[in-house]
Amino acid sequence: MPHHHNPNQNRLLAALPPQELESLLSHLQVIHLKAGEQLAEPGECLGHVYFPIDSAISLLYRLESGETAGVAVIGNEGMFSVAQALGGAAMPYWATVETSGHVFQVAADTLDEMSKCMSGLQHTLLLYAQASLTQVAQAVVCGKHHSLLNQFCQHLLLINDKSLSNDFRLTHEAIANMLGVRRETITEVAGELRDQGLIEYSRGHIKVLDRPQLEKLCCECYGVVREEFTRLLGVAQ
Amino acid sequence: MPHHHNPNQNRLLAALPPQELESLLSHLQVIHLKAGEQLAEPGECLGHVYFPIDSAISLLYRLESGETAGVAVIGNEGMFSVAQALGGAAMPYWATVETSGHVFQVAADTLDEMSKCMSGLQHTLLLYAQASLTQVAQAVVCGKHHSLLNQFCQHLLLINDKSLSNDFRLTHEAIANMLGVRRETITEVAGELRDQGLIEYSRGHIKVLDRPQLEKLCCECYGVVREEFTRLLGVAQ
DNA sequence: CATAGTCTGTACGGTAGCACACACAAATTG
DNA sequence: CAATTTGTGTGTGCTACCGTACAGACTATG
Repeated sequence: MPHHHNPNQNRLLAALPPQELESLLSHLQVIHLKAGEQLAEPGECLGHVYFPIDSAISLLYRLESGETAGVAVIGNEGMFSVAQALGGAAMPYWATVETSGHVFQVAADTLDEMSKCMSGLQHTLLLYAQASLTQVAQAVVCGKHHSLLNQFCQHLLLINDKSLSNDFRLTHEAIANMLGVRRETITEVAGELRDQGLIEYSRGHIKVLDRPQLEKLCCECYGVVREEFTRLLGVAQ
Repeated sequence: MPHHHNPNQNRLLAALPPQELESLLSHLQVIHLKAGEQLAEPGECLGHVYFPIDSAISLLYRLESGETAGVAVIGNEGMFSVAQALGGAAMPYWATVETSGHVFQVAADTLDEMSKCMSGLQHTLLLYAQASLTQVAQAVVCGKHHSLLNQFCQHLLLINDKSLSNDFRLTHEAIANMLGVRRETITEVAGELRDQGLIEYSRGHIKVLDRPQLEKLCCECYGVVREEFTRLLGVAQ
């Protein structure tokens, strides 16, 4: 593992008791994920588990009609897939790499075995599962009641957080899929933010210019989920 | 425990290995919950855990603005609260009794201790957590894309299932809160179904007349969630 | 350098659910 | 049995987002 990638860069790994992290270390491997890469499809059982460092993994539900909606975006605060910690293996949605970056990879079997004998690891993963549940529940209300502008800002903040950069590759189309709306509708709200000088973008590339203002335009949901992660998993570094 | 309430009436309890269920038995108590009763508010740590028999418990998220949306309806296929199995105790939403009925009650501490030494119990509860995650994720897409008529039918089916009756007490208002829409909008779709002879209702009382037809008008979500419960927890009795 | 593919901009009618307003009837309460 | 509360019915204009259609601009590829 290259020295410039410290396990503490992932919040779940950072939350582990020192000796448990130590034993896990030799099984971790840093790999790079490319944007657009598909990590899992519905019902697929995965051989590996990923702990993101500076990449964002998005979970996307696709209806029979083809309509979609994002379930969650996972970054360095979490892992994929949480199903591994719950015993059910597969999950019924698509997982794709939203913005490229690095992750710690570990074999699913290894994690399973280790969490059987490491109470700290198991406890942490379950707390993460609960945080995920809150995250998804919040997505229900948010998608139902908050304006697209609110949701768009929130999504930008999320990607901003997880990519560890103000400047990321992301198309209107990809955002539209996650927010469950048409691409054109995204173009519209994105234009608003650009006119106000909060972001700039072109052809699959977005740059955050005024994050504080984005936070003001964002709904409560961003903060609520963040707080719940803090409550359950402690403060981020 | 009255003899007419068998633990097998709750699907999670029924899934336990015989000897584990046996040890749990003496700690179970059957109680009756009245519709409208509040079981938990956001952030509250509960002293008890409930395994419904013929009651429906609804989880409701309330935004700062007062708008609401249902996160899940829990019946004899599940438990409340799943947070107890994940270690984080509190959850950020309201839990109320949607339709009255019975539940098996057990002290939270007792369940915690027992699940530490009973692998079957713990495994079952975690699989239920995963199923819940799917349930909530489905609610995201469903609320986003499916017509209110679809969602209304689904809700009726769910309550129908969990109350073990075709004839339950439920107001338009309560349904509106769960589906995150106005009461008037519910009145409208309910009227449609009544005109078609699928249901009848008056003043907080709904009767399902033609369930097969309701299933046709319902979206795929009902079946998807049901299948996932079956995959993870086996077939229902 | 030409061509095809990707990404964004714009426009227009359509509609589901909204906010607000109010009428009415059944059930509960004093 | 009067009075209040609770639950349902109905209407009117409004708005955010949809479906569809198409045009222009940048970029990758042969």
